[in-house]
Amino acid sequence: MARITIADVAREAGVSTMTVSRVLNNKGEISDSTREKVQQIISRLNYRPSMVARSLASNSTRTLGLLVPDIANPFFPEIARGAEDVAWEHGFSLILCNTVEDQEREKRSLQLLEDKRVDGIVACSPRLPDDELIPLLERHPASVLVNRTAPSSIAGMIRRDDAYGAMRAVHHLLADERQALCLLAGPTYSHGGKQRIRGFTSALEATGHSVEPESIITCSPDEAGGYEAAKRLLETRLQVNGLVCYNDLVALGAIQACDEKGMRVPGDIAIVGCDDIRLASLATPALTTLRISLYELGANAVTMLLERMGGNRETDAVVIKPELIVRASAP
Amino acid sequence: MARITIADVAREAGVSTMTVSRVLNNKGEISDSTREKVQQIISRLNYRPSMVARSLASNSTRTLGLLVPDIANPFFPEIARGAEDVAWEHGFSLILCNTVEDQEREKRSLQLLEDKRVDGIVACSPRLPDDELIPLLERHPASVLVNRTAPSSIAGMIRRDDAYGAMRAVHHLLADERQALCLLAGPTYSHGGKQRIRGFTSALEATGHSVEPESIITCSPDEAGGYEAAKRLLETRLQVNGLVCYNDLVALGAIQACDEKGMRVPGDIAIVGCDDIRLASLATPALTTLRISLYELGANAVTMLLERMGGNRETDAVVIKPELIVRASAP
DNA sequence: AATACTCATGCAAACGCTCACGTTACCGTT
DNA sequence: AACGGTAACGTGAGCGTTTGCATGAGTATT
Repeated sequence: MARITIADVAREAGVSTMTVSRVLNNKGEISDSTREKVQQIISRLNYRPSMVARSLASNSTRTLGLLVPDIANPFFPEIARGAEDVAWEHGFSLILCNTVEDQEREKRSLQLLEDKRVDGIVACSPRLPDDELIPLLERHPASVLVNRTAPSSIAGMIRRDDAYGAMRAVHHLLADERQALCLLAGPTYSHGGKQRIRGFTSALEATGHSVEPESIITCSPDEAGGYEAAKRLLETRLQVNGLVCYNDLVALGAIQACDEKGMRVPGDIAIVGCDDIRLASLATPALTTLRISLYELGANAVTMLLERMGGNRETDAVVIKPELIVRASAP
Repeated sequence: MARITIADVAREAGVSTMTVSRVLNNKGEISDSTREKVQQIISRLNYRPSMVARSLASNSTRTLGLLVPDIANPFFPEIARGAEDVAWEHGFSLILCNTVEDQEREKRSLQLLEDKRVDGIVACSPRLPDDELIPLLERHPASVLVNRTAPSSIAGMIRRDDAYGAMRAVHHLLADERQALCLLAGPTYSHGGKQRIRGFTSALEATGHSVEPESIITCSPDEAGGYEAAKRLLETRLQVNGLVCYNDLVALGAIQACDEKGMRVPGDIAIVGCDDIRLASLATPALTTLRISLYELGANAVTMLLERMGGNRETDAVVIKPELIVRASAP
């Protein structure tokens, strides 16, 4: 399959490659007649310019990298969709990398994206420690982090206000006369987890409640994690009647554990999740949860990235306040 | 940010660029001493070869295209994950394109991938008619279609055996003494839908049942579609007691419609879905459904693509028989 | 009629690699 | 001593674009 090149077009049209290049990019002055002639040849020959040659010459690939822990995790597809839509509108495409929660693969992915000379990257919840992440990011023209902080000269940031979310959940539970609250805080390494602890603690203390360390439990961010953590919790502290969870999956796991322990949700214990994934509304009981539009999160991340690529590093942090969706699990 | 090039490395190491290239690619003969010296310089300078230059010279991008209707649709993330894992193992990366069910965007995406000179593409359920799709695919070095047929010289194919699935569902329902069966067949344009009609019809006829045209209803492939189709159905044919659905979302919509009409699932009517998306097991009642491993579907698609890229067009079609997962909605 | 411009176009050098050859230096053979 | 062979490297061209600068043909100005 010998591909048609710009030279073929030029020869056929009896002009120089330069002229063809100009009509391709609408640059410089060109007479209407030659422009039309060239365009005709282009479509007759079915010529498509090579972006790889173009990239080499122009030093820009019009490609972005999207790093996610796992696209199969229900949190990320919507983000990816939002990101791709905005990228598409601006003529960029997206390389998708799953880090599968593996630091080594995350590092390799970042390097791969550098090798491919992407024009910028959006990294969702990177797991690498700062001293590894920052140097890697610095080698990219621009980057935006989702749910993770970095110096604004290095990367933009966009995240959910998890502290606010936890606070909101606590107030909601307190208003329902629930006093014995616990937090399933997610993994220790999670930035969002720490935020939730902050919000949870300060909301309780501000309302005159004391918070014991045992009421905050770490867990893996999935159903299994929620199940086990809740089980442990119910075996030690039977008086708990309100539970704030790291995310919806954790909440679902917790519900299952409660079922098994014979505790009714929300009768004996109210449960609040986070994310509002699809099945939050379809589970039994339907999950009260904190939500933000993940589509917009992804879309905003890319918008911000494009800004930064354009040299504008003004808006360096966007924080989105989640909305509390009240359903059966915590009325 | 002036990037380090292979020439910089060569100069610093006192060798030619060719030699550096050789150690980079483990090609040709090189003495251990110079290899080591070069490698040292490379890591000291933090040199990373430009894949875009490499691609231009070697005529291979080590990049694949993944076309999906919508990554936010729960059907596709798992496929994407499987695809990316296999690609990653073989040193390829993936460009993700959402066609958003839009033919024009699908066409543009295919062209974009051509412009980027990807080494191959996996296209999930393309919507373009054959006379548009085929020429577009022909311009790619290799391609694999998911849930869509094409001449094996053009593209490999991998799909679920939907006819078998529908047949399996029918037999399951018949075994439960359900005789009045209907099919919510999905969109008219869907290849899978037609397969289901075939399987549904032939399974019934083979067991001596007649199938009237009204018992097969088309619908959009989502909850709204299932809801409306089921509602229409229940208003006209009250004697139906078994429902085979295009997918799980349709089934969930149908369940909702049944609820509203006061029909108990599975008491009055049994419902079978397809896909086994996450919420199938968590809905109430839990959904009996047909499943295949989407992860493997994606993984196999890329494996097949790599085969084809290697010139091997032998295995041109893989058909996966779904497994019936029996849950509450159709015991 | 000469000058100064503008407009349209071409030339050649980059961009950072790979690939097909060519070239050394060194060794063993006869 | 002349030759051939081979391991270890270098040369130069090419991949398909873009970019800076130069060129030439008209047109308007004086």
